[in-house]
Amino acid sequence: MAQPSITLFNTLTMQKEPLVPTEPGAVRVYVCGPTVYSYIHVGNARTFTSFDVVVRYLRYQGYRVTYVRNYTDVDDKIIKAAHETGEDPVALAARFVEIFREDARALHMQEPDVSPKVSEHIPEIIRIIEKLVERGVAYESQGDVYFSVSRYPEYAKLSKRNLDDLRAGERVQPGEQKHEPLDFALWKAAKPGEPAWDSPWGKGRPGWHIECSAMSARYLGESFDIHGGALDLIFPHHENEIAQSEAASGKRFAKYWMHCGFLDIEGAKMSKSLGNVVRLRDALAKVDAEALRLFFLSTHYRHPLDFSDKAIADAEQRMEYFYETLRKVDEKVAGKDFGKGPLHGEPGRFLKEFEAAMDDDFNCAGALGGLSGLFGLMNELVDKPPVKDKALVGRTLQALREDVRKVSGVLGLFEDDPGQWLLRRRERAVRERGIDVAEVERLIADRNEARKAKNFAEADRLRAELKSKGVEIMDTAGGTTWKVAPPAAETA
RNA sequence: GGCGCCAUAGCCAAGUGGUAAGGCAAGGGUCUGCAAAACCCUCAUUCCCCGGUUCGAAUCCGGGUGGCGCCUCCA
Repeated sequence: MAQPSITLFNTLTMQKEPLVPTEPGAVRVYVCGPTVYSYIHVGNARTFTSFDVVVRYLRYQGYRVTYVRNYTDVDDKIIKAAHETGEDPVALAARFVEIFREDARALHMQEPDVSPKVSEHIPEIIRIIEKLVERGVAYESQGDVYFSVSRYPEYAKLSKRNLDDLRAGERVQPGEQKHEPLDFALWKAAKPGEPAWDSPWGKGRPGWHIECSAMSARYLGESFDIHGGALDLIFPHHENEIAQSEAASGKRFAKYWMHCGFLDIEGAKMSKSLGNVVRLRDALAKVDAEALRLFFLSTHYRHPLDFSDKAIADAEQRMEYFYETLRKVDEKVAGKDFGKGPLHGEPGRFLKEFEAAMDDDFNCAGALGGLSGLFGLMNELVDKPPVKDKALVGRTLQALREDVRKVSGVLGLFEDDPGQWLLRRRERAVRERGIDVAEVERLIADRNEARKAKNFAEADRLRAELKSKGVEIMDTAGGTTWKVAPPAAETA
């Protein structure tokens, strides 16, 4: 197999590098999953969608991928949330794991190969902490165990921080027994009412970062290929993972570090204090899942992205164009046999362009740009073929449609049946706008009567009446169809 | 203060040394009884500003200006 030439930007080196997996033909990927204390928001969704596509593309290029994305189900935030609701922390976490699964499925994300939970890997975590203590890079202090940053000379190589500066800004939390302010907890002594496990240091629970070191080692080995997360995890989370893992194993931890940019909301940083956090489920109640994916993928994954009503509406409109095109293509060529023979033009070039863009640090935005040509050609071949040979046109459309399916499998777009998608979208719009379908159909029937009688004044009046209700009608060869006009078309 | 990112048309956005993808919006056209959809055409001599390197820079270097992120939990 010719090895594909994927390059990716590595946060560790701050450069694009060719992907050279440790084991030829196989890529091992670890992505920091959600801390399950609440519903995920659209920012989380963007990150996970980005890596969903990374993994899909690696597989598309023939790599055997092992994709691990954890659930952090033991954590301060969970304990706090459980305290507020009076729920048991373990039960609350389990509940949000299920909610996350539903959300991920709703956004058409593929399941990782392994989705380990912290609570089920305490022995592995204890073992790695023991190893760090044995090696003298971690120490116990009144039931807590801390990692000694000064014992790991390469600390801060990922975030490129200066240790003295970090020390200047660091504060020891009350109750912590660190030797040095930068040291961080591997194990926390149990406090009353917290989930706790037995350990060589007494009852307690893991610190925040160690779970990723333990679980990635368990499922991917001590050295693996790609480790991902959002930008804010670079420091301290990923930095600490590197320190723990490399100090414990003596081997290089992850080879490539990929970090996803932030999602803003209407130009502002999403934050609880601003009160502008948008839950994924709330977004999905308003916008089609694939339209949301399209929106995420239309900007490079490392760049900031602004979530806004306009951007979402644009994405949804674009999805409608894509699906409308696919519907027409399927109507014309699905399941038909046009025999063997040449194709019109050079249809294969679109897939090549797509791959070239994706090879370049998973440039989905660039890849999407190339799709315009593909869809434009399909529309042209359906509506006004430049050549008379129907078999030639049919074959070409089928080839193009096949390429769309390939792209589909990578981006997680156009996975629905076009007719179904369009119908669902219309039904949602009908609900949102309170449109009376029976009345719409009656008016259309009346209009067609008028048209048959050549009473075009009346026909136009009925068209205008429908339009005023937010309904646009289309006279096609197969009869009159209708759709709900986008809200933007109305005068506000 | 430290580390880092970004700045491309009215808007969104790709492009990181070879002479500006794509989308939306806008204008014109084909089609249509009229429309819608679709397709075609037009729409940045120019990529925040000033220097420099180069035969050649939106792309590299230096200096500005303006946004933003991380440095505490954060996807």
